[in-house]
This record gives sequence, C-alpha cells and structure tokens, in this order.
Amino acid sequence: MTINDAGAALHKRRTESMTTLIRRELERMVEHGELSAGDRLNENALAARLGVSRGPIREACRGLEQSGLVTVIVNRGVFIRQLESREAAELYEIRAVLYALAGRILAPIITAQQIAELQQYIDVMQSAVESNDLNLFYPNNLRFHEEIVRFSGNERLNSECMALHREMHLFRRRTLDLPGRMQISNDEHRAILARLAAHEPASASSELERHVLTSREALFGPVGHYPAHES
Amino acid sequence: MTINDAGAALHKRRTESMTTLIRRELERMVEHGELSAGDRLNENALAARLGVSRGPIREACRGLEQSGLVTVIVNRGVFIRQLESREAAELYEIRAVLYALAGRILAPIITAQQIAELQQYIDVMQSAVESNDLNLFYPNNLRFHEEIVRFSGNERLNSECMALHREMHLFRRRTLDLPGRMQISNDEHRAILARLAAHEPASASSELERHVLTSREALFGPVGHYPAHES
DNA sequence: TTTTTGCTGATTGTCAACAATAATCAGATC
DNA sequence: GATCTGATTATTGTTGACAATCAGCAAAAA
Repeated sequence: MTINDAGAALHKRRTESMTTLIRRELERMVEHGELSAGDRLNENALAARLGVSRGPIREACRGLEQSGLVTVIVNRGVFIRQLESREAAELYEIRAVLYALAGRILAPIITAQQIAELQQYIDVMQSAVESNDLNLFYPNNLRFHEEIVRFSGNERLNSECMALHREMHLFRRRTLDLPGRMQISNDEHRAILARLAAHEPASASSELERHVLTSREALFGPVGHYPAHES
Repeated sequence: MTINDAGAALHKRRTESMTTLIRRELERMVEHGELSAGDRLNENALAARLGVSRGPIREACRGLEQSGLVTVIVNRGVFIRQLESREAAELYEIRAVLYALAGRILAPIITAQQIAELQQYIDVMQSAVESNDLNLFYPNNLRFHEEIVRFSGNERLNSECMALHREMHLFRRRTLDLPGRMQISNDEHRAILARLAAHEPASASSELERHVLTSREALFGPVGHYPAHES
C-alpha cells in the first residue's frame, strides 16, 4: 500500500449521509418519471432495495415532504404528491413572475457570450420543431429557461425556479404536447432573447411572463382564475 | 364512563406524528426568536427536553432543512441557518414580485369588507407609530401583508410568502427599527390600500412591489445589486 | 511558550426491535 | 350475492443500542 492508497482509505469517511443520497435519488426518480403522482413509497421495500435501514428512508421522505414532492399521511404512508389543477394553475402564476424577475435583472447586464449561448438553445429547439422531436425540444427548453435564471445572478431565484419546475412534474398535463405548441413556444423564446439582447428590462420581463402565462392560459384560463377543486 | 367518554378514549389514536409536532414547535421557536441564526440544535438535549426519542427529532430537522430554516452538516449537527446579506437581498427581490402578484390578482376582486379589514390594520399601526410601539406595529404589519395575499385566493402564493417571511427571521437586520421607518411604512400601506380599493391591478401591484423593495434598498441598494459575500 | 499528538467523551448516523394503526382477508349473517 | 364482523397481516411511528465521527482536552515534543 502506497501513501496515496493509505490516504484514500483514511479518507473513506462519511461525507454525505444516506439520507441525502436517498433524497436525491427519489428526486431524480420523480424528474425522470420513474415515480408518478399518486405512487406510494413503501419504506420497507425501499429500504430492502437500497440496502439500508428504514431510518434514512424516513428522514429523506420528511425532507421531500417539505419540498412538496411527497405527501406524508400519518399511519398510512408516503405518496408522491398529486398536483391538482388548481395548484398547478397557482404554480404557473408564481413561476411567471419569478421568470419575469429573472428577465428584469438580466436584461441590463447580459453579455454577448450569454446571448450566443441562449441562441444555440433556440437553434436546437428549432430543429426539434422541424423533426417534431419533443424529446429533443424538452431538455433544451428547460435549459434555456434555467440559463436565463442562472445568468440573473440571484441564486435563490435559481433554486426556487428549479424547485417549482421539479414540482410541476407532479402535474399530469403538458402544453408542449399540444399540436403546434413547440413552434409557438420557440417563437416566444426568440422574442425573449431579442428583448434581453436589446437590454430592455421591462419588455424582457413581460415577454418572459407572457411566455409562462400562455401555457397557463391554455390549460386554466386567465390569471386569478382557478379551476374548481377536483373530487 | 358514558358513551361520549368512550368515544373520546377510542379516538385517542395518533392523528399527528411527533415529527410534525416537533417541526412546528421548532418553527414557532424561530419565529418567536427563541432560536436564533447560528444556534445549534442538539438532538439528545432536545429529545430529553421534549420527552421523545431522537428519531422524530431527526425527521423534523430533515424537514426544516428543506424549508431552509436549518443547515444540516453531516457528522456535526443541525444549526439554525444564518442568512447572509446576499441571500437576504435575493429573498427581498423574490418577495417583492410575489407580493406584487398578490396585489395584481386582488385589486379587481377586492370586497368592501376586505378593504375595511385592511384599513383596521392600518389604523392600529398608526396608533403604534404615534406611541412608538414597534411591538404593536410589527404583528399588525405582518397581518396586513398576510391578509392581502390570503385575499388573492392563490393558496400556494400564501404559503410561499409565509415561508419566505419565516425565513427572513434568520436575517439579523431589520428596517422597521430605523428611525421614522414605521411612519413611512404605514404611509405606503395607505397607498397600497388606495390602489387596491380603486381596483387598479397595475398600480396596486407596483405599490406593493415598491413597498418591499424600499426595505431592500435601505439595506442593500437597487435590484440586481448584491452585497459581497461575507467571510 | 507554542505546536503537535493522542485519547476521551459527546454527538451524530444507522440499525433492529417493539408498539400502534390501517388495510386486507376470511367467515358468518342476511 | 351483498354486507358485516373479527382476525390477521402489512406497514408506519417510535425507541434504544451500536458504530462512526468530531470536538475538546491533556500530555509530549519542539
């Protein structure tokens, strides 16, 4: 055993808890559709599957509860949360103003390099539109939005938007599925980028807000209007 | 034992977990200043004090971690989170647009009764200003804002604003402490209510946003400007 | 005196066992 | 067959024990 080997072995301490690793894995599974709204998380089964005890599973689930990804019902179990239409409608409204804020902060300070990067996403999305490839469009759409928020420099806004996005996975209906929706969406991306590149905070802000609200309106109607509670 | 007594005894089942009760108690302690930023939560001491085992304490802390109220450092413990200036500045920006959204939704639909209720808070705050009583001003200030968001009808916006408010307790500096600040704040409350009562969504929205951002600017400067990271 | 090393105790992370609760199943009754 | 009742099983909530890690302190070395 060399000195480097000894160093590696000595450093094999707990740098992340099982709880954290499990929480992240469950988040990933929600994002990737391996867990769907309404699914039940069985502590015993998960513990057996991951080769750990139930304690860290429970701890991870209490974290996910506060993230809004699961619903914990006492004595009955943990369920992947089902986002009702009303909740989704409310979330869209919040997302709209948060993205608008990102645009408002970014527009005065956006760099030529950032503009070029965002343009690349738009170009990829355009080819996805032309080949009708939602699997190509979707990740680039997401990255386009994420980059705008990241460029704004408000880190909390970034994490908030990502959490809201993760939560939107719990809602069943999607607007990009609608016919022609990808093209409309990408046209809107172009308008957003044009306003950002022109360093116009107010119009960049309102283009971004409108972009999100267009989706909301397609599903639920105008701001302030909430679908009835589902049974 | 009468039939009512038997019913009560039979219903003495677990309707809320210790985990939930503990989490709420810790949240209350943060809100009431009984726990301050940087304080360490000792699992054993808390468990002894509350007469429970460490398991539910740990679970509660994992929830609070995701709420942003505590920082969990592996193998070292749980600390009430310290909100740095930069983080607070970012939070103010987000709060501003969320309150603005509430105003925009509420202005077209606000009722005379709601207006009267909000006016009552303003009146109480005015007497608090005149007797220089921050302890009277502060809760009414909070309720004024909470009511606006609640009246908007967007429940998620309501819970989001409350969570952000709770998180602001982790930041040490306050603007209402500044001389003359209460009077300025209440003047702004009046302007907000006037715009809401006039059913003007755009100006109600911008009065609310400005109200929050005035505090931010007093502490950190204009939107998009972030204080340097503290050591 | 200052710095380094080693030990001890405190605390955290995980595990397995027990108690409580809800869901499911089987049998009885209508 | 449909409904009700009681028993059983599965699962969740909590507890206490053990292992791992870190912080603090005392002693040794420079």
